[in-house]
Amino acid sequence: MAADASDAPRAWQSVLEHIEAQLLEGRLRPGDRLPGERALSTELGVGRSSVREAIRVLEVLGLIRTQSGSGPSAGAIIISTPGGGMSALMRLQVAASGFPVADIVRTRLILESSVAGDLADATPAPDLTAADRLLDAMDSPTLAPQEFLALDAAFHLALAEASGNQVITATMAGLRSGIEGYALQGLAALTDWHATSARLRIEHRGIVEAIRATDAASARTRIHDHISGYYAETFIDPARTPTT
Amino acid sequence: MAADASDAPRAWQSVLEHIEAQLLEGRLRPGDRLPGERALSTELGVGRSSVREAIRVLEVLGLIRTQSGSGPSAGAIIISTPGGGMSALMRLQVAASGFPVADIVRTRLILESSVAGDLADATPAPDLTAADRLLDAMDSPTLAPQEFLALDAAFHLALAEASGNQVITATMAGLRSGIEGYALQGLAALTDWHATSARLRIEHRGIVEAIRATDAASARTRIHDHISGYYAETFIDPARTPTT
DNA sequence: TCCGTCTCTGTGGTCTGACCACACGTGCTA
DNA sequence: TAGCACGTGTGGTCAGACCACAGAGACGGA
Repeated sequence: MAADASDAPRAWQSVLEHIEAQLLEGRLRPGDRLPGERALSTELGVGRSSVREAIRVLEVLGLIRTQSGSGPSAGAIIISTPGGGMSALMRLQVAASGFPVADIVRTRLILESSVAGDLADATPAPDLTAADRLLDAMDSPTLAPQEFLALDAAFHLALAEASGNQVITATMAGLRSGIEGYALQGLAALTDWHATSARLRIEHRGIVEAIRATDAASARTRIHDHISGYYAETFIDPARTPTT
Repeated sequence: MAADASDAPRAWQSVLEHIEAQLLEGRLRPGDRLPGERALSTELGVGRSSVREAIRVLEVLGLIRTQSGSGPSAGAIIISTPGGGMSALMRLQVAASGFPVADIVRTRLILESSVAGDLADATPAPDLTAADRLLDAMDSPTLAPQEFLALDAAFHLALAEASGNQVITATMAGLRSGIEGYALQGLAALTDWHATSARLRIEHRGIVEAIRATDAASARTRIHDHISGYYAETFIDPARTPTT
């Protein structure tokens, strides 16, 4: 549907479609190497620059990883790191004011609350060792605020990963990237970083405790309040310029 | 942040960063035109092909729209259609088995349930005329299954739009695109399309009714059952090959 | 025989220059 | 004044060239 190859299939789009078709047929799988740019160029009858534009798109979208040189690890290799593409998308859309920050925060609230509740309800108790390790790291008193925030983001991401839902994990990584700039700016709005970080640490522990206690309702509430509270504290003006 | 410009900033990345910086500074806003490719090339000291690769990325991500020719509508114009980029991302990630279909469906369940509940709770009653119109269109008995599915997707999207959250709207558009191929395949698995479509119509009406009745709990349950029921019916094997 | 070095080859990364189709503006023409 | 032809600048594409890089194999010395 839509304006993909409707009337004027551009050269790079045909390359993209060719690769997508091969992926769908299973002739290309994660770990495989794409043909060389020159080979693809002659094979599809387009210029090498058009092939490169398609390759570039795939790379930004997190589908492939390119590597110069020679050998088995060189070339364009199919990986699947959706988080990268999602991050680029969210970051740029926020920059272009296509995504209001408030909407991103709301989406985070929805997804993270759901994740926390699901983790608490999960029948085989989820593996939270990664989250625990991050919480321990955040207890270090010598952390710079930026380092703390990075660990904080990793903690939330670890919860998503523990839920096993890769779509949510990638989306949350992207959401985080989209508002990272604002989070760093908001740092300056905090009057007492020491108190704030201490509160965040306590809230984090509380979230994990609620999950371990299989108290889904509490886990949802705690993470919801945790996120909304933090943004209420840092964003002086949460009602930023809306969409155009 | 991470491996953006860590050690080897590639030429096209510098172009991307330059444009992103201009967006963040507000020197580029939606509706503006980017400098010409040749101008950007000389301005940034990179080749035109590198500029084009960056432009291509922005285009696929839904940030800009390119137009040949001359005049005020020609060139690369900044738009913000996040749905397009999200769709491409989801579609390709699914093709590369980076996103399990089951995870996409689960994410849909979470987002749509939340949207329905929020719509029911919204203090100024949300505008559901678009959704109503789509439901009316779906009552036409001459619709082909594909047409019905397209309207169905539009209906769900209309609900997201009514919620006013652009991030969720774009994400849902992407999720839908990612599983569109499977939805069309699943059509063949239906034994009685007539009965299924009739049930879907009834469920849709019920969802809207619950929203109008400001019954958030019912709205959540109805849309949750609606989606999960449909996928249970069409996907013969919902436990598809997991990751990698 | 073994091991270090050396070149050779193929990869992506980049730049340059060229041509094309297109659409708007301009200015000429009838 | 109305219509049309041309110039101009745009993105779209291609071809060719060069570079840096990394592996693979050949080569030579110990």
